[in-house]
Amino acid sequence: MTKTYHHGDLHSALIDSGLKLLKARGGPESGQGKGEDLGLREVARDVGVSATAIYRHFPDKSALMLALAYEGIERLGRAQRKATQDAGGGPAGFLASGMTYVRFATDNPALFRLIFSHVPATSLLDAELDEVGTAMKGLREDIAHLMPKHLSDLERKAAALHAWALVHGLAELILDGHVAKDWGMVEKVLSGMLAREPRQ
Amino acid sequence: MTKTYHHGDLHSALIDSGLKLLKARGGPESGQGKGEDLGLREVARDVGVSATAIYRHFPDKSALMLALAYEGIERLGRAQRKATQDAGGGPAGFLASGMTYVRFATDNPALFRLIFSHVPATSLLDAELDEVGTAMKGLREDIAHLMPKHLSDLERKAAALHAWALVHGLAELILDGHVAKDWGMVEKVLSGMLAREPRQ
DNA sequence: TGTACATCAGTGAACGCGCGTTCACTGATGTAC
DNA sequence: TGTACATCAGTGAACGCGCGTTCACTGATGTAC
Repeated sequence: MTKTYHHGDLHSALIDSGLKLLKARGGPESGQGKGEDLGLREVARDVGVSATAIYRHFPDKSALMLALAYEGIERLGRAQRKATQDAGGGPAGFLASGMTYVRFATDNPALFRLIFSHVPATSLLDAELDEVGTAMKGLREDIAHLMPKHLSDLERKAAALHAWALVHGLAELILDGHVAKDWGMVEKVLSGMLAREPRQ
Repeated sequence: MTKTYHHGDLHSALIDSGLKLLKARGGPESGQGKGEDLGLREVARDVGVSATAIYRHFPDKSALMLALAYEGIERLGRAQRKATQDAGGGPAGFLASGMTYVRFATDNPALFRLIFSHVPATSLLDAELDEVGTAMKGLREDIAHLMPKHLSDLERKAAALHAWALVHGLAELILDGHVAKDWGMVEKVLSGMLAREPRQ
Protein backbone atom coordinates (compact mmCIF):
# COMPACT_ATOMS: atom_id res chain seq x y z
CA MET A 1 0.00 0.00 0.00
CA THR A 2 1.52 3.24 -1.13
CA LYS A 3 0.39 6.25 0.80
CA THR A 4 0.48 9.43 -1.24
CA TYR A 5 1.24 12.91 0.00
CA HIS A 6 0.60 15.87 -2.26
CA HIS A 7 3.78 17.69 -3.25
CA GLY A 8 6.04 17.89 -0.23
CA ASP A 9 3.42 17.22 2.37
CA LEU A 10 5.33 14.31 3.79
CA HIS A 11 8.27 16.64 4.24
CA SER A 12 6.33 18.89 6.60
CA ALA A 13 4.56 15.94 8.18
CA LEU A 14 7.99 14.58 9.12
CA ILE A 15 9.05 17.89 10.63
CA ASP A 16 5.78 18.21 12.52
CA SER A 17 6.04 14.68 13.84
CA GLY A 18 9.67 15.21 14.81
CA LEU A 19 8.79 18.32 16.78
CA LYS A 20 5.86 16.53 18.39
CA LEU A 21 8.01 13.58 19.42
CA LEU A 22 10.73 15.87 20.76
CA LYS A 23 8.11 17.72 22.77
CA ALA A 24 6.75 14.48 24.22
CA ARG A 25 10.27 13.49 25.13
CA GLY A 26 10.22 15.79 28.17
CA GLY A 27 12.95 16.29 30.67
CA PRO A 28 14.44 13.75 33.06
CA GLU A 29 11.35 13.83 35.24
CA SER A 30 9.16 12.37 32.50
CA GLY A 31 10.08 8.71 32.38
CA GLN A 32 9.59 8.61 28.61
CA GLY A 33 12.70 8.35 26.42
CA LYS A 34 14.73 10.57 28.69
CA GLY A 35 17.95 11.47 27.08
CA GLU A 36 17.75 9.34 23.98
CA ASP A 37 18.17 10.62 20.47
CA LEU A 38 15.20 10.94 18.21
CA GLY A 39 15.24 8.04 15.76
CA LEU A 40 14.60 8.12 12.06
CA ARG A 41 12.47 4.99 12.24
CA GLU A 42 10.65 6.48 15.19
CA VAL A 43 9.55 9.49 13.17
CA ALA A 44 8.54 7.30 10.23
CA ARG A 45 6.51 5.09 12.56
CA ASP A 46 4.75 8.09 14.01
CA VAL A 47 3.83 9.50 10.61
CA GLY A 48 2.69 6.06 9.52
CA VAL A 49 5.09 5.66 6.67
CA SER A 50 7.93 3.27 5.95
CA ALA A 51 11.33 4.28 7.29
CA THR A 52 12.80 4.39 3.82
CA ALA A 53 10.23 6.91 2.60
CA ILE A 54 12.15 9.52 4.53
CA TYR A 55 15.05 9.22 2.12
CA ARG A 56 12.89 10.78 -0.60
CA HIS A 57 12.93 13.98 1.44
CA PHE A 58 16.18 14.00 3.37
CA PRO A 59 19.55 12.60 2.28
CA ASP A 60 20.11 11.04 5.69
CA LYS A 61 19.15 11.14 9.33
CA SER A 62 21.31 14.09 10.24
CA ALA A 63 19.65 16.22 7.57
CA LEU A 64 16.30 15.59 9.21
CA MET A 65 17.72 16.44 12.61
CA LEU A 66 19.24 19.60 11.20
CA ALA A 67 15.89 20.66 9.79
CA LEU A 68 14.32 20.11 13.20
CA ALA A 69 17.07 22.06 14.93
CA TYR A 70 16.62 24.89 12.46
CA GLU A 71 12.88 25.04 13.07
CA GLY A 72 13.56 25.02 16.81
CA ILE A 73 16.03 27.85 16.76
CA GLU A 74 13.70 29.91 14.61
CA ARG A 75 10.94 29.45 17.13
CA LEU A 76 13.21 30.35 20.01
CA GLY A 77 14.35 33.49 18.24
CA ARG A 78 10.80 34.47 17.38
CA ALA A 79 9.62 33.92 20.94
CA GLN A 80 12.43 36.04 22.33
CA ARG A 81 11.91 38.90 19.92
CA LYS A 82 8.20 38.88 20.65
CA ALA A 83 8.82 38.91 24.40
CA THR A 84 11.28 41.79 24.08
CA GLN A 85 8.82 43.80 22.06
CA ASP A 86 5.81 43.00 24.23
CA ALA A 87 7.74 44.22 27.25
CA GLY A 88 8.48 47.48 25.44
CA GLY A 89 12.23 47.00 25.04
CA GLY A 90 14.77 48.38 27.51
CA PRO A 91 15.69 46.55 30.70
CA ALA A 92 12.20 45.05 30.95
CA GLY A 93 12.51 43.72 27.42
CA PHE A 94 15.90 42.30 28.22
CA LEU A 95 14.53 40.52 31.26
CA ALA A 96 11.56 39.17 29.29
CA SER A 97 13.89 37.89 26.61
CA GLY A 98 15.93 36.00 29.18
CA MET A 99 12.90 34.53 30.88
CA THR A 100 11.64 33.38 27.50
CA TYR A 101 14.92 31.62 26.80
CA VAL A 102 14.73 29.62 30.01
CA ARG A 103 11.01 28.94 29.55
CA PHE A 104 11.57 27.73 26.01
CA ALA A 105 14.15 25.28 27.28
CA THR A 106 11.93 23.86 30.00
CA ASP A 107 8.96 23.72 27.64
CA ASN A 108 10.95 21.96 24.92
CA PRO A 109 13.78 20.11 26.62
CA ALA A 110 14.64 17.72 23.81
CA LEU A 111 14.33 20.34 21.09
CA PHE A 112 16.45 22.76 23.10
CA ARG A 113 19.19 20.19 23.47
CA LEU A 114 18.98 19.20 19.82
CA ILE A 115 19.55 22.83 18.83
CA PHE A 116 22.70 23.15 20.87
CA SER A 117 24.14 19.75 20.19
CA HIS A 118 24.52 20.63 16.54
CA VAL A 119 28.14 21.53 16.14
CA PRO A 120 28.23 24.98 14.62
CA ALA A 121 31.98 25.39 14.21
CA THR A 122 32.30 28.83 15.78
CA SER A 123 35.32 29.57 13.67
CA LEU A 124 33.64 29.38 10.26
CA LEU A 125 33.27 32.42 8.05
CA ASP A 126 29.71 33.62 7.65
CA ALA A 127 29.56 32.34 4.08
CA GLU A 128 30.31 28.83 5.27
CA LEU A 129 27.62 28.69 7.92
CA ASP A 130 24.74 26.32 7.37
CA GLU A 131 21.23 27.47 8.18
CA VAL A 132 21.46 26.45 11.82
CA GLY A 133 24.75 28.25 12.18
CA THR A 134 23.25 31.36 10.65
CA ALA A 135 20.22 31.24 12.91
CA MET A 136 22.50 30.82 15.92
CA LYS A 137 24.45 33.85 14.82
CA GLY A 138 21.21 35.81 14.65
CA LEU A 139 20.43 34.78 18.20
CA ARG A 140 23.79 36.05 19.39
CA GLU A 141 23.23 39.33 17.59
CA ASP A 142 19.81 39.73 19.16
CA ILE A 143 21.43 39.52 22.57
CA ALA A 144 24.14 41.97 21.59
CA HIS A 145 21.53 44.48 20.47
CA LEU A 146 20.00 44.48 23.89
CA MET A 147 23.21 45.65 25.48
CA PRO A 148 23.51 49.25 26.61
CA LYS A 149 24.96 51.51 23.95
CA HIS A 150 27.40 53.43 26.10
CA LEU A 151 29.70 50.46 26.69
CA SER A 152 32.87 49.77 24.76
CA ASP A 153 32.81 46.89 22.29
CA LEU A 154 34.67 44.66 24.68
CA GLU A 155 32.34 45.51 27.54
CA ARG A 156 29.30 44.86 25.39
CA LYS A 157 30.72 41.56 24.26
CA ALA A 158 31.36 40.52 27.85
CA ALA A 159 27.92 41.67 28.95
CA ALA A 160 26.26 39.75 26.13
CA LEU A 161 28.19 36.62 26.95
CA HIS A 162 27.34 37.03 30.61
CA ALA A 163 23.65 37.24 29.79
CA TRP A 164 23.67 34.31 27.41
CA ALA A 165 25.70 32.05 29.68
CA LEU A 166 23.48 32.89 32.63
CA VAL A 167 20.20 31.97 30.95
CA HIS A 168 21.80 28.98 29.27
CA GLY A 169 23.19 27.71 32.55
CA LEU A 170 19.86 28.15 34.31
CA ALA A 171 18.16 26.27 31.48
CA GLU A 172 20.60 23.37 31.56
CA LEU A 173 20.62 23.04 35.33
CA ILE A 174 16.84 23.01 35.44
CA LEU A 175 16.60 20.54 32.56
CA ASP A 176 19.04 18.21 34.29
CA GLY A 177 17.03 18.48 37.46
CA HIS A 178 19.77 20.10 39.52
CA VAL A 179 17.85 23.28 40.12
CA ALA A 180 14.17 23.59 40.90
CA LYS A 181 11.86 25.12 38.32
CA ASP A 182 11.17 28.15 40.50
CA TRP A 183 10.20 31.04 38.24
CA GLY A 184 10.30 33.59 41.00
CA MET A 185 13.88 32.63 41.71
CA VAL A 186 14.80 32.62 38.04
CA GLU A 187 13.39 36.09 37.62
CA LYS A 188 15.19 37.27 40.74
CA VAL A 189 18.50 36.02 39.40
CA LEU A 190 17.98 37.52 35.96
CA SER A 191 16.85 40.89 37.20
CA GLY A 192 19.70 40.82 39.70
CA MET A 193 22.17 40.70 36.85
CA LEU A 194 20.25 43.29 34.92
CA ALA A 195 20.04 45.79 37.75
CA ARG A 196 23.82 45.97 37.81
CA GLU A 197 25.12 45.26 34.38
CA PRO A 198 23.25 46.91 31.54
CA ARG A 199 22.24 50.31 32.90
CA GLN A 200 20.73 52.08 29.96
CA MET B 1 42.69 -17.62 29.47
CA THR B 2 41.56 -16.24 32.80
CA LYS B 3 43.26 -13.04 33.76
CA THR B 4 43.48 -12.57 37.50
CA TYR B 5 43.35 -9.31 39.38
CA HIS B 6 44.27 -9.27 43.07
CA HIS B 7 41.33 -8.39 45.32
CA GLY B 8 39.34 -5.62 43.64
CA ASP B 9 42.02 -4.49 41.26
CA LEU B 10 39.77 -4.97 38.27
CA HIS B 11 37.27 -2.69 39.96
CA SER B 12 39.69 0.22 39.98
CA ALA B 13 41.12 -0.74 36.61
CA LEU B 14 37.60 -0.35 35.20
CA ILE B 15 37.18 3.06 36.79
CA ASP B 16 40.59 4.18 35.60
CA SER B 17 39.90 2.99 32.09
CA GLY B 18 36.47 4.63 32.10
CA LEU B 19 37.96 7.94 33.12
CA LYS B 20 40.68 7.59 30.53
CA LEU B 21 38.19 6.83 27.76
CA LEU B 22 35.97 9.72 28.82
CA LYS B 23 38.98 12.02 28.72
CA ALA B 24 39.95 10.83 25.26
CA ARG B 25 36.41 11.43 24.08
CA GLY B 26 37.02 15.18 23.96
CA GLY B 27 34.62 17.86 22.88
CA PRO B 28 32.94 18.29 19.52
CA GLU B 29 36.14 19.56 17.97
CA SER B 30 37.89 16.21 18.47
CA GLY B 31 36.40 13.96 15.85
CA GLN B 32 36.59 10.97 18.19
CA GLY B 33 33.31 9.62 19.59
CA LYS B 34 31.81 13.04 19.99
CA GLY B 35 28.61 12.86 21.91
CA GLU B 36 28.31 9.13 22.31
CA ASP B 37 27.80 7.33 25.56
CA LEU B 38 30.61 5.38 27.07
CA GLY B 39 29.98 1.68 26.45
CA LEU B 40 30.33 -1.19 28.85
CA ARG B 41 31.95 -3.35 26.20
CA GLU B 42 34.21 -0.45 25.30
CA VAL B 43 35.58 -0.26 28.83
CA ALA B 44 36.03 -4.03 28.98
CA ARG B 45 37.88 -3.98 25.66
CA ASP B 46 40.17 -1.24 26.91
CA VAL B 47 41.02 -3.07 30.11
CA GLY B 48 41.57 -6.26 28.13
CA VAL B 49 38.93 -8.29 29.83
CA SER B 50 35.72 -9.93 28.67
CA ALA B 51 32.62 -7.74 28.81
CA THR B 52 30.94 -10.08 31.24
CA ALA B 53 33.76 -9.80 33.76
CA ILE B 54 32.41 -6.38 34.64
CA TYR B 55 29.33 -7.97 36.15
CA ARG B 56 31.50 -9.37 38.95
CA HIS B 57 32.09 -5.79 40.07
CA PHE B 58 29.02 -3.81 39.06
CA PRO B 59 25.41 -5.00 38.93
CA ASP B 60 24.88 -3.32 35.58
CA LYS B 61 26.11 -0.64 33.23
CA SER B 62 24.50 2.26 35.03
CA ALA B 63 26.25 1.32 38.27
CA LEU B 64 29.58 1.65 36.49
CA MET B 65 28.57 5.01 35.04
CA LEU B 66 27.46 6.17 38.45
CA ALA B 67 30.81 5.24 39.93
CA LEU B 68 32.53 7.24 37.19
CA ALA B 69 30.25 10.22 37.74
CA TYR B 70 30.97 10.07 41.45
CA GLU B 71 34.70 10.05 40.90
CA GLY B 72 34.30 12.96 38.50
CA ILE B 73 32.32 15.11 40.86
CA GLU B 74 34.78 14.42 43.65
CA ARG B 75 37.61 15.60 41.46
CA LEU B 76 35.74 18.71 40.43
CA GLY B 77 34.98 19.55 44.04
CA ARG B 78 38.57 18.94 45.09
CA ALA B 79 39.91 21.12 42.28
CA GLN B 80 37.57 23.95 43.19
CA ARG B 81 38.36 23.86 46.90
CA LYS B 82 42.07 23.82 46.13
CA ALA B 83 41.71 26.78 43.75
CA THR B 84 39.75 28.77 46.33
CA GLN B 85 42.33 28.10 48.98
CA ASP B 86 45.32 28.78 46.74
CA ALA B 87 43.82 32.15 45.87
CA GLY B 88 43.48 32.95 49.55
CA GLY B 89 39.69 32.94 49.70
CA GLY B 90 37.58 36.07 49.34
CA PRO B 91 36.61 37.46 45.95
CA ALA B 92 39.83 36.16 44.39
CA GLY B 93 39.06 32.70 45.72
CA PHE B 94 35.55 32.92 44.38
CA LEU B 95 36.85 33.89 40.94
CA ALA B 96 39.41 31.10 41.00
CA SER B 97 36.72 28.61 41.93
CA GLY B 98 34.61 29.67 38.98
CA MET B 99 37.49 29.56 36.54
CA THR B 100 38.31 26.08 37.77
CA TYR B 101 34.75 24.94 37.14
CA VAL B 102 34.86 26.07 33.51
CA ARG B 103 38.37 24.71 33.04
CA PHE B 104 37.38 21.35 34.45
CA ALA B 105 34.54 21.15 31.95
CA THR B 106 36.71 21.97 28.95
CA ASP B 107 39.44 19.64 30.17
CA ASN B 108 37.01 16.79 30.76
CA PRO B 109 34.05 17.31 28.45
CA ALA B 110 32.62 13.82 28.51
CA LEU B 111 33.13 13.37 32.24
CA PHE B 112 31.58 16.76 32.93
CA ARG B 113 28.51 15.83 30.92
CA LEU B 114 28.30 12.42 32.54
CA ILE B 115 28.22 14.05 35.96
CA PHE B 116 25.31 16.29 35.11
CA SER B 117 23.33 13.84 33.07
CA HIS B 118 22.85 11.69 36.13
CA VAL B 119 19.38 12.51 37.32
CA PRO B 120 19.74 13.57 40.94
CA ALA B 121 16.08 14.12 41.81
CA THR B 122 16.43 17.55 43.40
CA SER B 123 13.43 16.93 45.54
CA LEU B 124 14.80 13.97 47.49
CA LEU B 125 15.46 14.18 51.20
CA ASP B 126 19.12 14.04 52.12
CA ALA B 127 18.79 10.54 53.46
CA GLU B 128 17.59 9.32 50.08
CA LEU B 129 20.42 10.80 48.05
CA ASP B 130 22.84 8.41 46.41
CA GLU B 131 26.53 9.20 46.52
CA VAL B 132 26.41 11.34 43.39
CA GLY B 133 23.50 13.29 44.77
CA THR B 134 25.34 13.85 48.01
CA ALA B 135 28.47 15.00 46.24
CA MET B 136 26.38 17.37 44.12
CA LYS B 137 24.85 18.79 47.26
CA GLY B 138 28.34 19.37 48.63
CA LEU B 139 29.21 21.27 45.49
CA ARG B 140 26.19 23.52 45.93
CA GLU B 141 27.12 24.16 49.53
CA ASP B 142 30.66 25.06 48.58
CA ILE B 143 29.29 27.78 46.34
CA ALA B 144 26.92 29.01 49.02
CA HIS B 145 29.82 29.34 51.46
CA LEU B 146 31.58 31.70 49.11
CA MET B 147 28.70 34.13 49.19
CA PRO B 148 29.05 37.33 51.22
CA LYS B 149 27.79 36.98 54.76
CA HIS B 150 25.83 40.21 55.01
CA LEU B 151 23.16 39.13 52.54
CA SER B 152 19.77 37.72 53.47
CA ASP B 153 19.20 34.02 52.94
CA LEU B 154 17.18 34.70 49.82
CA GLU B 155 19.82 37.02 48.43
CA ARG B 156 22.55 34.51 49.11
CA LYS B 157 20.55 31.79 47.45
CA ALA B 158 20.02 33.94 44.39
CA ALA B 159 23.66 34.98 44.28
CA ALA B 160 24.79 31.37 44.55
CA LEU B 161 22.45 30.31 41.77
CA HIS B 162 23.64 33.20 39.64
CA ALA B 163 27.23 32.13 40.07
CA TRP B 164 26.56 28.48 39.41
CA ALA B 165 24.39 29.09 36.37
CA LEU B 166 26.92 31.49 34.92
CA VAL B 167 29.88 29.13 35.08
CA HIS B 168 27.73 26.21 34.02
CA GLY B 169 26.39 28.11 31.03
CA LEU B 170 29.87 29.19 29.99
CA ALA B 171 31.04 25.61 30.27
CA GLU B 172 28.19 24.20 28.19
CA LEU B 173 28.40 26.84 25.49
CA ILE B 174 32.13 26.33 25.14
CA LEU B 175 31.76 22.54 25.11
CA ASP B 176 29.13 22.74 22.40
CA GLY B 177 31.39 25.03 20.39
CA HIS B 178 29.10 28.03 20.48
CA VAL B 179 31.52 30.21 22.38
CA ALA B 180 35.25 30.41 21.83
CA LYS B 181 37.57 29.06 24.51
CA ASP B 182 38.89 32.53 25.34
CA TRP B 183 40.13 32.50 28.92
CA GLY B 184 40.64 36.22 29.07
CA MET B 185 37.01 36.71 28.14
CA VAL B 186 35.82 34.06 30.59
CA GLU B 187 37.74 35.74 33.38
CA LYS B 188 36.37 39.11 32.39
CA VAL B 189 32.81 37.83 32.54
CA LEU B 190 33.31 36.10 35.86
CA SER B 191 35.04 39.00 37.53
CA GLY B 192 32.39 41.28 36.08
CA MET B 193 29.75 39.43 38.02
CA LEU B 194 31.93 39.31 41.08
CA ALA B 195 32.71 43.01 41.14
CA ARG B 196 29.02 43.75 41.53
CA GLU B 197 27.41 40.89 43.32
CA PRO B 198 29.27 39.48 46.29
CA ARG B 199 30.85 42.50 47.92
CA GLN B 200 32.31 41.17 51.15
C1' DT C 1 -10.30 11.41 -26.08
C1' DG C 2 -7.14 7.64 -25.85
C1' DT C 3 -2.80 5.59 -25.50
C1' DA C 4 2.29 5.20 -24.44
C1' DC C 5 5.52 6.38 -21.49
C1' DA C 6 8.62 8.78 -18.04
C1' DT C 7 8.73 10.26 -13.44
C1' DC C 8 8.98 9.57 -8.83
C1' DA C 9 7.18 8.87 -4.04
C1' DG C 10 6.17 5.28 -1.88
C1' DT C 11 6.97 -0.17 -0.41
C1' DG C 12 9.01 -4.35 2.37
C1' DA C 13 12.89 -7.34 2.83
C1' DA C 14 17.41 -7.47 4.01
C1' DC C 15 22.18 -5.82 5.41
C1' DG C 16 25.57 -5.28 9.14
C1' DC C 17 26.40 -3.19 13.42
C1' DG C 18 27.26 -2.74 18.32
C1' DC C 19 24.94 -2.83 22.25
C1' DG C 20 23.66 -4.76 27.32
C1' DT C 21 22.82 -8.86 29.27
C1' DT C 22 22.24 -14.24 30.24
C1' DC C 23 24.19 -18.54 30.56
C1' DA C 24 26.82 -22.58 31.68
C1' DC C 25 31.51 -23.14 32.04
C1' DT C 26 36.55 -23.29 33.90
C1' DG C 27 40.36 -22.95 36.46
C1' DA C 28 43.02 -20.78 40.09
C1' DT C 29 43.08 -19.78 45.15
C1' DG C 30 42.64 -20.74 49.87
C1' DT C 31 40.93 -23.28 53.72
C1' DA C 32 39.63 -27.54 56.75
C1' DC C 33 40.99 -31.73 58.32
C1' DT D 1 52.35 -32.19 54.32
C1' DG D 2 48.70 -33.89 51.44
C1' DT D 3 44.16 -34.16 49.91
C1' DA D 4 39.20 -32.76 49.28
C1' DC D 5 36.44 -29.26 48.53
C1' DA D 6 34.05 -24.59 48.35
C1' DT D 7 34.56 -20.12 46.52
C1' DC D 8 34.56 -16.99 43.03
C1' DA D 9 36.60 -14.09 39.29
C1' DG D 10 37.19 -14.87 35.07
C1' DT D 11 35.70 -17.06 30.04
C1' DG D 12 33.27 -17.28 25.22
C1' DA D 13 29.03 -18.21 22.93
C1' DA D 14 24.63 -16.70 22.36
C1' DC D 15 20.28 -13.86 23.02
C1' DG D 16 17.29 -10.19 21.30
C1' DC D 17 17.11 -5.50 20.20
C1' DG D 18 16.66 -1.35 17.42
C1' DC D 19 19.21 1.22 14.67
C1' DG D 20 20.52 3.68 9.83
C1' DT D 21 20.85 2.44 5.38
C1' DT D 22 20.67 -0.29 0.61
C1' DC D 23 18.12 -2.44 -2.74
C1' DA D 24 14.98 -3.75 -6.31
C1' DC D 25 10.32 -3.12 -6.61
C1' DT D 26 5.44 -1.06 -7.57
C1' DG D 27 1.88 1.70 -8.67
C1' DA D 28 -0.16 6.24 -9.13
C1' DT D 29 0.27 10.75 -11.61
C1' DG D 30 0.89 13.72 -15.39
C1' DT D 31 2.43 14.82 -19.96
C1' DA D 32 3.16 14.26 -25.24
C1' DC D 33 1.20 13.08 -29.31
